[in-house]
Amino acid sequence: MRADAQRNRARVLEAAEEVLARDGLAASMRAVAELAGVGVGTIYRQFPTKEALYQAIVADRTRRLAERAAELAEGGDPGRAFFTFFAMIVEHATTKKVFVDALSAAGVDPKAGSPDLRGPIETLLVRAQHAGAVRPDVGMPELLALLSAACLAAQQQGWDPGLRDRALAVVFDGLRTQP
Amino acid sequence: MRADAQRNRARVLEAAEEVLARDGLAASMRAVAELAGVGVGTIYRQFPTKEALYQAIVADRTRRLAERAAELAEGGDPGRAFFTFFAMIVEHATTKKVFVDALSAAGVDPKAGSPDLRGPIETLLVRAQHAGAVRPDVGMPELLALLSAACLAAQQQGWDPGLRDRALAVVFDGLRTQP
DNA sequence: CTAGAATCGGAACGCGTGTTCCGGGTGGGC
DNA sequence: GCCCACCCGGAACACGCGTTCCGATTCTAG
Repeated sequence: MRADAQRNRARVLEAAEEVLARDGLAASMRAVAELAGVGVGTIYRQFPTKEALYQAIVADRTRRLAERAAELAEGGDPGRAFFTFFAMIVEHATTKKVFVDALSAAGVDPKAGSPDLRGPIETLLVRAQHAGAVRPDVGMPELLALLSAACLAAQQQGWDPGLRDRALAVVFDGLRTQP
Repeated sequence: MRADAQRNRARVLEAAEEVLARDGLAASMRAVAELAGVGVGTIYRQFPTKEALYQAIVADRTRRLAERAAELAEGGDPGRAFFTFFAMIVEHATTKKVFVDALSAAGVDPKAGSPDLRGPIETLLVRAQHAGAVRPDVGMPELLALLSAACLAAQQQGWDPGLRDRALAVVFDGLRTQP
């Protein structure tokens, strides 16, 4: 691979990360190209389609989040780990618009989407339930529904940190084991 | 106003209601015109812009929901009324895509949007809190955030009724007065 | 240094959108 | 029944999108 091609690939990925975080899936290829200081043709040399570029970025973010989840799953308090990761994903959603778009698109088809994230989340959930920190009658469908809801709203409405914490506090209380 | 114009106005509103419920704000004027059996020019004779057509429909739905809220606010159990209305709005969101789009757009600017709905909701909230059915430390911002979140997710991910009930059950438990 | 191939930039294409415009029809007061 | 003001339909326009294409440019092997 030629040196300039490699450099441009990096520039495109960096620019796409920024533009997609701001505008989500609606971001245009021209915007990415302009920010990267590159022609649109250069992008298409590296990524066959707009979708491919987006998936490359989403996959990378997903992988990093999954790693973080795995770390938390090994740590001490299962309940704390579960709620921490929930809040972490919602916080990501506030600034990374693509991530939410991809997540909501993935919700429609459970088979596609982010199986890399589904696994770690399920681990955190069952651990927290065994520890008695989360009520046992919620399953993955309900959890993913609540998680997606929080992410969608946090992103589309621009929840400020204070509001986010107060809203999540209510959901978390609902998720805890009821007396 | 001529008779045919009046008839066409009704057709356009009916068609727009259906198309907007299905496709949300992304619905095209051509789709509305085709379903109404009308030319696009006919729509623009009645509504100066796409936004105006949408707002006419959303305003109508909002008014009807506000009426329903007012009825509930006069009824018996304040807690039951509050949670019933919450669930009712989320159920509407599942089938009326425009409503969710408008709601999420309105959420950004609290002053604009649906003040007609804000009032009745606040009434239901404070009544339920005075009756001890809802914890006193949640205000309108948190409530609207949770409501929007549920509506967004229910619509974008097509929550089936069972999942909707189970997800809302968690949120409602979080909203109830904690022991 | 040079030749050849790989890459770049951005004009161009096809498509779908919201909106405008106007020639051809139609309703209803007289 | 007539006539004109009003209204209708849908072609046309401007724009932005994803994607393709090709002449100009730049890298690198020998």
